[in-house]
Amino acid sequence: MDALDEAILRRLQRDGRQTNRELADAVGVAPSTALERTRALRARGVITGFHATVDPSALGREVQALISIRIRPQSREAIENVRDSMAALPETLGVFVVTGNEDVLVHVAVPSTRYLRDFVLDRLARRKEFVDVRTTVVFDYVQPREQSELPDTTGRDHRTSSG
Amino acid sequence: MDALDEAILRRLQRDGRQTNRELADAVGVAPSTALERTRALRARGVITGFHATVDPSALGREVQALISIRIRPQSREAIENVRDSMAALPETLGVFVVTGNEDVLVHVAVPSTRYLRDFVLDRLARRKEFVDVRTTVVFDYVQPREQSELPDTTGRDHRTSSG
DNA sequence: ATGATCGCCGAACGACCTTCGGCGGATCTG
DNA sequence: CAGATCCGCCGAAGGTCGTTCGGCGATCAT
Repeated sequence: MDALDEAILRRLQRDGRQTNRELADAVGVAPSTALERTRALRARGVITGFHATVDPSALGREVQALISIRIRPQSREAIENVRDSMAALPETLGVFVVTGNEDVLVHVAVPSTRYLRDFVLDRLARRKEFVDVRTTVVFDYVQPREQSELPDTTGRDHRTSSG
Repeated sequence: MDALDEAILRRLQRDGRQTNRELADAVGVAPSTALERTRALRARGVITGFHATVDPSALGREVQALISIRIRPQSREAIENVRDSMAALPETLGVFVVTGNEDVLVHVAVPSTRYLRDFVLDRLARRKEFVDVRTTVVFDYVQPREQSELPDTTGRDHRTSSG
């Protein structure tokens, strides 16, 4: 992960479909070099894939929500099962498994508040392992696509309170 | 949005870098047709872009968290400002503007819990418009990439309780 | 039945991806 | 310090691909 890798990563996150030549010109190396670096990033698992991003509202899904779910029993199997079954639903944009009062947070996009009501009441609240389901409407969701290595914090005070 | 559009959308979400010929073969049309459909999906705003997906842990960011923030004054300007400034941080994966007790939820990925502590205490808790900041650790985050039109619900009972 | 319209197809051209051998700088060793 | 080794970058060439454009068939309205 040197400066060249970072530059390539940043550009591929912004536009994953630019030609390898554009990419090479932009970062200042030969196309063959850019290609090799990009492949290495994939092979190392830094880049996990290239995906088209879809606007839910362009598909008639104008309402987004975060649904907090408390699961009992709080076993690994139960939670992983919920995570996977939620992720498999067409309404789901993302699933968080979290600490705290709730166990799972599900981010969904649906056509309307009525659809949301039916979705929550008919398909979630009925599940017996869900002892609590709370729904929060999402007004806005933005996803910056600029992940890179964090600035080095060496020299800052990173001692723990116990140290 | 017919069946062909849906098939193309599904495939481009799974792999946004497959060749147009592969895509055309997979959905059963000529390359020129697949190209035209794909461009139309972009022009209509259904596809907003193509992006490389990066694994935060491959960049040394092993800890993810959701940070709930309560903002005062609860004005549009204050909230939009927080949303945008949070989205601009390199630690941020996503920002939700939500209803409920909290106003904004920030999804972050950081190298360690110590880094998380410093991030929250030094850079968030100090902001005067943040009257409450709560941090939840994210054990797992999965993002299904299969957005498409929802199954038609015509015929189901979608009357409101007032109707 | 007839005309128009829309979408799909297939070939051709230009650009691109990909490979491979070689070169230069950096590192290690004696 | 000198020599050898290694790693990464480069540049050309061949095969593949993206892109365009004219034409055809189906569908729909008149």
